[in-house]
Amino acid sequence: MKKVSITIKEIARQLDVSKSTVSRALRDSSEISEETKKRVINLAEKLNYYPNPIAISLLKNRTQTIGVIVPDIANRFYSSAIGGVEDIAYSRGYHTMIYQSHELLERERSASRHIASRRVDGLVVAISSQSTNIDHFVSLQEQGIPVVFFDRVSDAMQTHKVRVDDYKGAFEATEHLIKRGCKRIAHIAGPKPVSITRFRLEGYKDALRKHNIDFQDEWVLHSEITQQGGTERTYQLMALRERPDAIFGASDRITMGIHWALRQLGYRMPDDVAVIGFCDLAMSSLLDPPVSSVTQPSFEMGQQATSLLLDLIESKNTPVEFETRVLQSNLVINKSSMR
Amino acid sequence: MKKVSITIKEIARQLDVSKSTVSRALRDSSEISEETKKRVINLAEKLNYYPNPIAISLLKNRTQTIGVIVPDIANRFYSSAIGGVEDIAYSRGYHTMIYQSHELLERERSASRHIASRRVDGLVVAISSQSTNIDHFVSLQEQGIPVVFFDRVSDAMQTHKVRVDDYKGAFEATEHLIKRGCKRIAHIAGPKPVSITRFRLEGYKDALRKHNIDFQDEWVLHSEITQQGGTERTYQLMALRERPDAIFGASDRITMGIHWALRQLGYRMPDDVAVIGFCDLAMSSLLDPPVSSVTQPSFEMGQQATSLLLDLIESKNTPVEFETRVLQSNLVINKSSMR
DNA sequence: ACCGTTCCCGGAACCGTTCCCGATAACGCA
DNA sequence: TGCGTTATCGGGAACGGTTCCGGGAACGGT
Repeated sequence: MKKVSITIKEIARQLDVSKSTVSRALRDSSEISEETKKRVINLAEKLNYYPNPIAISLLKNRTQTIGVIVPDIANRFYSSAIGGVEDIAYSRGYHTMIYQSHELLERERSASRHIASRRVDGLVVAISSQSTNIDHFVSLQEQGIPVVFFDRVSDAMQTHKVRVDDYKGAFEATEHLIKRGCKRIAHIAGPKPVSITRFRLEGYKDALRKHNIDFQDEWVLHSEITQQGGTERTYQLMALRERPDAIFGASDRITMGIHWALRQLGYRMPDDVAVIGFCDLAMSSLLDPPVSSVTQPSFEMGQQATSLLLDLIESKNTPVEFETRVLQSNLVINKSSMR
Repeated sequence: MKKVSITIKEIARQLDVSKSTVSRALRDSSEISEETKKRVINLAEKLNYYPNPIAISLLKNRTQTIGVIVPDIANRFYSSAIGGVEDIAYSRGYHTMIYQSHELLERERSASRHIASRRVDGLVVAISSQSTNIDHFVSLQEQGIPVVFFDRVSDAMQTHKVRVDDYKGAFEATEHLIKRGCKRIAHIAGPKPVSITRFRLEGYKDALRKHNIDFQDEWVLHSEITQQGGTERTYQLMALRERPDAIFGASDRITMGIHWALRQLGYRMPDDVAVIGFCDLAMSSLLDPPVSSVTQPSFEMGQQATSLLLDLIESKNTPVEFETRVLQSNLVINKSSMR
């Protein structure tokens, strides 16, 4: 039942003009008479003509499409950020192609190759935790495909970046715990190679230092960004001879794991252990007890990154210098840390 | 810094052969001598040549890409289903283009237009709750672009469908509540136009009927698929002169809203009100009390739908008849309904 | 020695669109 | 009348591949 899609040539044939004329008429060129224009446009409408974007892409080497690579779309933070990307892209006439890296370097490379060969116009990306090497992104940039980082950024590449002030968020969260009287504050951090892991760890350490609390090596554990990782590290922490009286989780998944493990082990929050995390708000308020958290403007991050990207795409020359936008996180106090 | 991408013509020039020869050599045609093949392939590798998929698309009218439309990727059920879609698509050499309808007919239409003009090879879709009219999908099918429904299906179109046995899931959930001694069982259903809403409602009604419990009109409320919707409907239910002693929620979002509202209002689960829902497992076990739920094989649904779609795409002739696969849901009992 | 095959390869058309370069006719002006 | 200008359009190349058609050379068989 394949209906042949109708082309500019078909319109030209029916109107007995050349295809150049049709093309020009449809693009409202000044060198076509009003009457011819009208005839062409009318017929095009009648035949339900749509230009073939593939042909245009072949000619112009542009696709009006941007790519997004995130580790995992099931993660609320990223799905919300994608919402922000789509919002801006859609309003500026671009479509969005979404890729998941599943935190794997190989999938990220595969997506990059696809982007390059498909002539996607630009890329917004949160780097996979496994990607210590980002040559594939550099290569895209060298091919004239702009890349903008968000959330997980890298110093190894010169481009626009949008991230949240992780240092400050972690600092405030830790300081909050200290002010509520916690003395032995543990931190379950994310994977080591990720930039935000370092920023958050620094914030945590500096808050301790400011309040003259000794930093203890065994109270900082690294974990995958999964609930299971958070759970296992919590077991590990609570098994210590000197137990922490507070745990600060570096991501929403990890914090869910902490919460689950503590309940499993029979600890009360916040009395036995105070908990705070980088967390998705909608979810954390449903837990019992509701979890205090550092919330991040994920939707806005997607918007800003996309806006920067589209500016890069649409300006012919590379900008004099690249910008790093740092958005503020928000400290939301709930019962889990209120003692 | 735009590096020109290297083409078949460039290879032909450097090797002083025609571009037909290069094309054939790269496709390992039998009518090219082994020696020439080797020369071409070596140079192609050295120059880092990749064929331009856009040119091939223009020629073949195929893109090796499938589209997915879901209401909302932030919804765990759909993001997990997309995982299943990607899994199959990736392994069979296709890429995935993800669209969100945001439950809006207009966005669904826009995505369909994009799919048609971009020559996407096929579509996997969960219909938006607003879409009573699905002509845009019929039109795609008529243009030779196969469409497969999953989760939200429609009788108005003849095609492959993959759904879960909503009737049975709802029946079992309701019967479970009855067996735990609940007498006044309310149901917060999804939007009326959606097919699964009807199936679940029927299952609920039939379970009541089987156990000779009167069906009460005011105990069935329709809601959007949002937490807020669930919350508001719960207020409404608990405000009734004759309060329900159990609530069955039709989706995960709604059930989260129920849970939140009951806690807010000071009711204990399951003692005052038993709760069960169609729910995401990872999340429901974290709530307090953990919520009993009917879980759905979302990943597998994505896989099966995609597998059916790719079969349609790759077989030239339309199949004699279309298939509707009904997957089984799973009843997971937790504390919220154990009384 | 002649003819039919087979092996390799080049030329050109084609996919749908844009755009450069001309070409024609009408028109204005000296 | 002649010439430059303008308005309007057509022809064809180009984008990067695939594929049909055909053609030359080598080769084998009679």
